[in-house]
Amino acid sequence: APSPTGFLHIGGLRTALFDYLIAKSLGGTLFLRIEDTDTKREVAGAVDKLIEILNWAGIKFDEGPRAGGDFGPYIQSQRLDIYKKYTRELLAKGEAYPCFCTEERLTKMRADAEAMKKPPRYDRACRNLSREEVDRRIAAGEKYVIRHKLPLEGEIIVRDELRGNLKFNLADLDDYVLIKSDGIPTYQFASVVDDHLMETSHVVRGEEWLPSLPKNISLYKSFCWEAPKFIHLPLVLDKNGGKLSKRKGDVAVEDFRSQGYLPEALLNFNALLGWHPAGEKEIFSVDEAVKEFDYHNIGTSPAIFNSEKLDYLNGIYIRKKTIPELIELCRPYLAENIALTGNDYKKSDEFLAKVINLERERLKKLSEIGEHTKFFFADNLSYDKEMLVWKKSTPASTKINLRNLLDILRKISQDDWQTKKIEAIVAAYIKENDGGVGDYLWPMRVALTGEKASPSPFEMADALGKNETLDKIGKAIDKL
RNA sequence: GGUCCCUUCGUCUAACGGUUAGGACAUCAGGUUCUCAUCCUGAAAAUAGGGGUUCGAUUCCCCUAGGGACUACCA
Repeated sequence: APSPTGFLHIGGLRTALFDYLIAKSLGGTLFLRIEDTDTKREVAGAVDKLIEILNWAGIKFDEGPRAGGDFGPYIQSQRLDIYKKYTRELLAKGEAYPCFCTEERLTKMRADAEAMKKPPRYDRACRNLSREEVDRRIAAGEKYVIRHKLPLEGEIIVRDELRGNLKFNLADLDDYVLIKSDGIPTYQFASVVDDHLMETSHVVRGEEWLPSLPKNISLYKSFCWEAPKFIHLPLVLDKNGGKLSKRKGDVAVEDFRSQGYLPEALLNFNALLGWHPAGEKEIFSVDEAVKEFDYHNIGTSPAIFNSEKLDYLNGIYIRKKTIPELIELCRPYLAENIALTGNDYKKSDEFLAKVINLERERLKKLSEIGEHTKFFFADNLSYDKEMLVWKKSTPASTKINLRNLLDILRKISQDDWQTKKIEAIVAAYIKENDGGVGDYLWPMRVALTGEKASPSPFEMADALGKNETLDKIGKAIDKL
């Protein structure tokens, strides 16, 4: 039940994932409900975006605004009549009351309490207004909210399925707001009513909701409804142990997607934050996780979001993809490089397949493919000629070596121009001449890539083709 | 300030009350006919502190410390 604020927070994805794992492992139904009761934060198009990104991630809902279902509407702003009905019921039972206190008064009261180092709480000024006064003030057009009339003392024991029974003192609880002055319910009210009406068996939410559990349970009691089970997921923190916030880095799932993280990696990584399958296997799909998932094994301590491990997992999932899949996945990141060349062959899927095949094992994120493969597309490379010289070698001998290499390569037929064959011929030549392997291969590789790190010279020669290979080695010789 | 939650290598985590406290990421060192990466091998690295209970505590209880959440007419 996310609120549509414009983007999906990575923590929201994790919650959705655990929702999915819990529902599926129990043979249940997973439904999506949009909690858009905060009209001030409403963002146009947010619901569609939310559903789209959830879909991309691979979290499928059995019921929801798009999927349909018997318990709709699944968008809270379309359920206002329902909330009105239940508000009247609560009022009639004496479990709630209208409050006319102004925001100014409440704000001042809080500030005063804070200044005196006392817990800021509502003083329940309107709790015992007479029926006549209430009617008169409403008739006079005064604004009011509806508050939950909580017991003044005693304790309440609530249960979190992960942490067990939790005891709260009712005196510490506020008569919190159920219905705002604009008639729209708060989360606390709408979620309880909807969870009851939608026959929710398990409420899965972040640990930040734990403090409001006694309020929620109290509301179920006021309605005489049976409460669902509650599972509060441990929080995910940033690398400094703070809140994962938009200001401090990427938290939007959209951002992870555009950087080239795969949903498989994101899901696998998030599942490991708080849960672990039996045995030592850490690479698994969501379906595999469902098979042995038991929500009782979810941890309770907060976890730090460690992007290094995410990168590692992403690299693994990238390497699991087929080349045709990767061509489509990488195409957007390759567009800039493709634009560099006038050679039509280099724009073909055949060439892209070669490029991706050679670079895939170096990728942690798909977005890196652009920077890693520029030299495949560039007609002219720019690099310092010093880079051509291997370790203790000299420019003069490097030049000679490259010239000899050029002669050898020129003699290789078009048919034999393949990684393995080029390698065999060059290796034989080097051995014959008693040369140091690095004295030939390093300059050859630099000549073809202009980089200190790249695929092997033979792979590059194969991908580039005979003409371009000879051309680039020639240019390197001219530099020296 | 109050209420509540949490505490095993740097990080994510595993260990019916009995293990040389295991695995993974990261780090470091080797290996894999040039570089980088992949892959393989190895190393270093933890039970927050103090009390109990027990023949025996990472495990159960209490206290302390530390971290976090909540404390809105936001969710």
